[in-house]
Amino acid sequence: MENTAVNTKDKILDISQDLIQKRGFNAISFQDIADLVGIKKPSITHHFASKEVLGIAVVQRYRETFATALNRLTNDESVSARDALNFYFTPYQDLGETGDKICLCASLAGEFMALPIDMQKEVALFFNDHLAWLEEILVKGQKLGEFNFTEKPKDLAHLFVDALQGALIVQRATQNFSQLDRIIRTLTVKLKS
Amino acid sequence: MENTAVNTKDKILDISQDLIQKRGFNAISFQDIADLVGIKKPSITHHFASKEVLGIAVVQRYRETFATALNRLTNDESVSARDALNFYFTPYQDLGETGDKICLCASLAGEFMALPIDMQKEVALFFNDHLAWLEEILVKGQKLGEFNFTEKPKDLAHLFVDALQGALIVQRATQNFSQLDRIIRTLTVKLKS
DNA sequence: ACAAAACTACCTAACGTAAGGTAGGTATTG
DNA sequence: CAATACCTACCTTACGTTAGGTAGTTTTGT
Repeated sequence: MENTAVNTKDKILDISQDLIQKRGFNAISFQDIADLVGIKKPSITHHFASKEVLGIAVVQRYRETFATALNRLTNDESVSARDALNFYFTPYQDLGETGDKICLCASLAGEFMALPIDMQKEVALFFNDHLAWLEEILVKGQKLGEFNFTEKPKDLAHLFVDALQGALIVQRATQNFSQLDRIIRTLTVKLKS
Repeated sequence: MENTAVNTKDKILDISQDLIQKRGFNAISFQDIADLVGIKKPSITHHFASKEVLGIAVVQRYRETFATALNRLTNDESVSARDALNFYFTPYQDLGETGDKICLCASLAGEFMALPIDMQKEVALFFNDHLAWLEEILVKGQKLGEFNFTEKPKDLAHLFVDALQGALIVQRATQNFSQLDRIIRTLTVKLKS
C-alpha cells in the first residue's frame, strides 16, 4: 500500500502521509517532502496548489481507503464478525511495528485546533466511520452468537477506537512496544462467547 | 491551577501549556504566547532561553503537578482505591468540558518525533508515572475487595490510560462530547465488586 | 545612611533562516 | 504543438534568537 507509487503525485501523497504520521502536519514542510520524493520544492505546488490542499488529499485518501476496506468486510457474507474484527486490528498492528508511526488521523487529531477546517472535517469523518463500523460488527457478532458481551455495542465501539488510538500514541512515547498487543488482547477477551 | 499566576514567568508557563493543549507545540510561536501574556516577543527569552527550554519547563511542571497529586492519594490511608480512581478521572473530565483541549502529554505525544529529545523524555515519564500509579491503585483495590476484575492489573492500567487519552482526542475531533463520560462509565463498570 | 554597583524585567531593532507560494522558463512526451 | 512535469529564481512573511538599551529595584561597601 505504500512506497509502491509509480507517479510523482502518488509519491508525494505517500511520503506526506508517512511524514505526518511520524511528525504531524505542522512540523513538516514542502522542503522535507520534496527532498524525499526527489524533486524540488516548488514542483509540489504543480501537483497540489497549497499545503492545505495536499493535507486534505492525504486525509481524504486515507479515510476512503479504510472506508472501502471496511465496507468490503461488512458486505461479504462469508466473513465472520470475529474475522472482520481481527482484520480491523491489522493496520494498528502494522503501525505499532514501525515504532515511530501512529494513525494519520490520531496525529492530526492531536493538533486538531491548528488544522484547516476542511482537514478537521475529514478527520472527524474518519473517526465516525470507524465508530459506526465497529458498532455494526459488534451488533452482528452478538446476534450471530460469535460475541458475548454485556456492554452496549456503541460503548464498546468507543472503547475500541479510543483504546487502540491511545495505545499507539502512548506506546510510541514510552517505547514499550508490547502495549498495543496487550490492549488488543484485553479488548478481545471481553468478547468471549 | 491556571490563570491565577501572579508573576510573568508563571503566566508564560500557563499560557504556553494552554496553547499546546489546544494546538500542539510546533504550531505555536513566541508571538502567540507574548500577545496573550501582554509582553513583547523577545521578553520571553529573558525568562526562558529558548523555545525548547520553555517546552521542557511546561511538561516538567505538568508531570510534577500530577505526580505530587497522585502520590498524595496513594500515601493517604483514608482515601479508598475507588475514591482515588474517581479523583484520577476529574482532570480528564475537566479537559473534556473545555471542548478544545486535550492532555498536554497526549498533544505532545501526537507530534512526538518532531519534539526535542528532552521533551520526549518528560512525556515518556508522564505516561509511565500514570501507568504505574493506576496499576498500584488497581492492585490495592482488588486486595481490599473494593474492585473485582479478572484482568491483570497491568493490562487494565494500560487500558485506562490509552482509552482516556484516546477518548479526549477523538471526542474533540468528532465534537461528540459524551464520549469521555461514556468511556469512564464503560471502564469503571468492569471493576464492579 | 546613602551612594555605587548589580540585578531584574522589560523594551526596540534587527538578524539569519526557513516557511509557503509565485513567475516564468525548459525539457519531455503523446 | 500542446499539455505535462519539472526546473531556477525569487518574493513575502514569519520564525526563533540576539544585541543593546532603559527604567526600576535590590544589594553592597563604607
